[in-house]
Amino acid sequence: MIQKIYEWLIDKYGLQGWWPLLDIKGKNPTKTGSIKGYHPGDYNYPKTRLQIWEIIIGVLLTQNTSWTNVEKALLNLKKSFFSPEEIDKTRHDKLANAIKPAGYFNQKADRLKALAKWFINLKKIPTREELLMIKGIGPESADSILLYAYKVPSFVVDAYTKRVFINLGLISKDAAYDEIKALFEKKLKKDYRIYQEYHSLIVEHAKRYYSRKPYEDPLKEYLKHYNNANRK
DNA sequence: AACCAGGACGTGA
DNA sequence: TCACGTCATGGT
Repeated sequence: MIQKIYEWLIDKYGLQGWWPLLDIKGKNPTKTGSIKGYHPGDYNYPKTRLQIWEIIIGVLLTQNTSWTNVEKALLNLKKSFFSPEEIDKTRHDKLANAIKPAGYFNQKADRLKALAKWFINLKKIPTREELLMIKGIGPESADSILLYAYKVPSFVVDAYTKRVFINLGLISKDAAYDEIKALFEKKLKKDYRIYQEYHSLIVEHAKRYYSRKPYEDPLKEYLKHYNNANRK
């Protein structure tokens, strides 16, 4: 079922090319109505240490925040101070001011500076446990960093994932983060490209059908047919 | 004009 | 453990 839904989403929306980056050469033909920076079909990103860093701070900034607001913050940072070394040296109030559009700017400024120090001293690919020890990095952020910054196949569960799959009747309302994550990882081939696409496809789908109640999801109809066809 | 956005943390029960 | 308040801007 999880696999069938993935195929349905790919058919409907195509490759998503996450994580978006500020400077991507070339165009993005399939992505609709959004900023540049997606790279559908190209799984070689991030290519530099600075792009890895960009994904990590994007993950932090996008917590409970729309991506368009995050992009404004990222562009502000790009203009003044961006690298971990620069952010480490920047005063709290200047940093907070730059990321203001992304909301929670005082909290996020503190956490950004902590992240910068951590990243500067980082010698290897971090483990999930190491990421979770950082203040401001919870389960979803840790998984996003692993999956998109380091290509580690760690499935990302966000609020949309939960909302969609509860609505489809595939998980219970009180399912915990790690349960849901385990379900997807059990059903899917352990491939970071599939995990990347699936998570971003869920976001794309949920933005269309789950931003306002009642949730009227075309996938429900698809699943109904699918179940009927496979009943004995 | 509420409500939500690609969450996480601290608190109290 | 777990529900609840807090953090904050910007779009619908």
